[in-house]
Amino acid sequence: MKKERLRQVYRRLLAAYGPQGWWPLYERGKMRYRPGNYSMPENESQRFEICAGAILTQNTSWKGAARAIANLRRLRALSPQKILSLSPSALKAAIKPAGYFNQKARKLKVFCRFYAKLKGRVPERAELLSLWGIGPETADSILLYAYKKPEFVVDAYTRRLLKAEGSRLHNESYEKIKGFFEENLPRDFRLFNEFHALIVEWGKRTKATD
DNA sequence: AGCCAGGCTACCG
DNA sequence: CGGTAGCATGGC
Repeated sequence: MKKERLRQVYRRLLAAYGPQGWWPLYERGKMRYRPGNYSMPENESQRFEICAGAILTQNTSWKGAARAIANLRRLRALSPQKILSLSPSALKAAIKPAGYFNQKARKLKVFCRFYAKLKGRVPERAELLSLWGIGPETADSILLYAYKKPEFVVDAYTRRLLKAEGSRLHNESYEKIKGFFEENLPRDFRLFNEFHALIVEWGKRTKATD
């Protein structure tokens, strides 16, 4: 696929669905989207919530991850220190709706220990990838949506979209697909934010035909 | 009643 | 390296 074609796909999705307002943050009992506003996160609390959400939504519908976040907020546990202070069973119970609760409870605590040690510093991609439970998509989601870094996020929907567009790239490695998007788009976190969110919206509306 | 959802690790050849 | 079983709940 060529550069101009890729940009066409972006414009087409944006025209079809409009700005998506990612990353949704929990507010007054529900997830709030902010279409066209790329200023989030505006504080550490929101930043951490995005990181936790990125882990909780791994191979799970956002609905389940959102419920898990709501449970954590109800426990006043949506911070690294509070999550670390929860017993394993209490944490697992809270995040149960997100599935894989044994693994995700462990992943969250590993990430919380790391996050606390950052003390506000922006993590390197390689550091995130070295953590147990953080793979390439989660690392890029955290950097893009929590830190506004121009790292393109590749997921199963991205591969499906490439396939639907007739691109042979869909079988390639994560890094190769990521590189293709990053080399053919302006390196702007707002564009990467919107494009990935639009791809997910497209994926949700388009049944897999593999 | 299966199949799928905004993946990752462990382990295999 | 690439390929795949296991992880788990909830919605349709």
